[in-house]
Amino acid sequence: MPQITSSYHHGDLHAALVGAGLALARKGGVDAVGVRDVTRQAGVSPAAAYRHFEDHRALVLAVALAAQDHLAEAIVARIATETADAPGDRDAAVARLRGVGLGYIDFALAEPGWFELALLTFDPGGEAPSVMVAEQIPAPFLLLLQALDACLDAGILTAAQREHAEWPCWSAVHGFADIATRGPLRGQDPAVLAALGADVVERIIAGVRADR
Amino acid sequence: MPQITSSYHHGDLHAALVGAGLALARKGGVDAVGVRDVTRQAGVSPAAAYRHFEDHRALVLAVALAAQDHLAEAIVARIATETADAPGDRDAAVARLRGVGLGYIDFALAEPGWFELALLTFDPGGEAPSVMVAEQIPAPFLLLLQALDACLDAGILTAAQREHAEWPCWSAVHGFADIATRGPLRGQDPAVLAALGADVVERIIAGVRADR
DNA sequence: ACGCTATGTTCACAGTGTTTACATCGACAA
DNA sequence: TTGTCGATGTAAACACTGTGAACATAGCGT
Repeated sequence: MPQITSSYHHGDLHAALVGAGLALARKGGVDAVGVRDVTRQAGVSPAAAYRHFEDHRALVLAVALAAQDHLAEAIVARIATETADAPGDRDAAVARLRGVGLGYIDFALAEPGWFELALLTFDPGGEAPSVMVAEQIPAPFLLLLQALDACLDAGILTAAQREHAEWPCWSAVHGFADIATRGPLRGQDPAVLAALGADVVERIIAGVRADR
Repeated sequence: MPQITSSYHHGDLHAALVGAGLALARKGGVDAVGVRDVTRQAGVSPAAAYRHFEDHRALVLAVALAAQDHLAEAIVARIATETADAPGDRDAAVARLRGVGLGYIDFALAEPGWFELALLTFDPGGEAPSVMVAEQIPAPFLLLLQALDACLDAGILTAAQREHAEWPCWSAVHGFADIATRGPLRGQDPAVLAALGADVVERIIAGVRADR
């Protein structure tokens, strides 16, 4: 177990910096996580960050990955409550799909700062995104894919309906989260936002289930 | 007509700065429009910008408004082509709605830099968004509202379906544009993106028209 | 012709990300 | 135990940014 040296050498600065970034991002969003602020919060000199991160971008991205984990947790939590009382396979499948969307929106409304960070995860920033390797598919997106596959298995969706269904689903839910977080709906009554979000989720599910 | 003085006093620096910002934002997005870059491009000293804009934010917002105009133009253009060969009132109404969505996506894919700017328009940045005054409803959003109302009038949508329908529609289209622009779909083949975008539009329209 | 005001310039300041040279700790080997 | 060395943190500097204050110029109205 790493002793707390309390002088010069930090126990695990990498983790400490990510933690500080997470705390700063919670209020203030992505702009609040700067090299100087993070290192200041960790009680360390600015240049120390460069021993653990290539870049400012790299630091932000590490924090973003942590935020993404929290997003995934929020989604699985909401899936659990939605599928709690869903009797049949068919009901459970759509409840699960609904849970993904509502969990995503939940998180965006509850933690807008972290949500903003989590979005950076989907943008490698590099040159060629090309093909997404299975290993690096973001957990939240994976949960959506699995929920849609479950709908296919349960007979909720036909094969034709399942095809590419992840994009309309993700688009609607992510779009609403963005609108409610940074867009014209920002600052509105949380209850109203939750109701509108639920409406969006229901309607996109209906759209995906519609005849083709 | 303002003579080109070519020394010290610029003809219309306000417009020139917005133009320069537009040019810079086209490649480079919102980050490229900084006070120093814009003034440099306009051939003027950095502090000159502060005679015409309160703030860096204010400058960016002015450029964003210009970008938003271009977005609105792209939408009306696409509406025109979609409704060109739509015989009945009912077909014309859904064609118009489809045109709004496709135009939005068109613009995002064709001019990602400007699109990023245009989004800032919907975010006043100030404290209380509260109620949107009719006068300051962004033109693109207004086009959506009008298209939905036309669907109501044409009997495509019931009153219950029309209610709050702007949010699922905007969420889906905006969400897809964001995903295709900054998200995991960025850099993908334009033809594929256009097809996926069209699919998203069709499915959200189906979702809005579904039984309630 | 004389100001007056609008507009643009210069200089300075605080803050940022980042690099370079130096200091210190912890561990491993003779 | 002692010496050395790599890993880790510090200090100082650089280039850059947005922004404000003091100054300069141009053109308009009296």
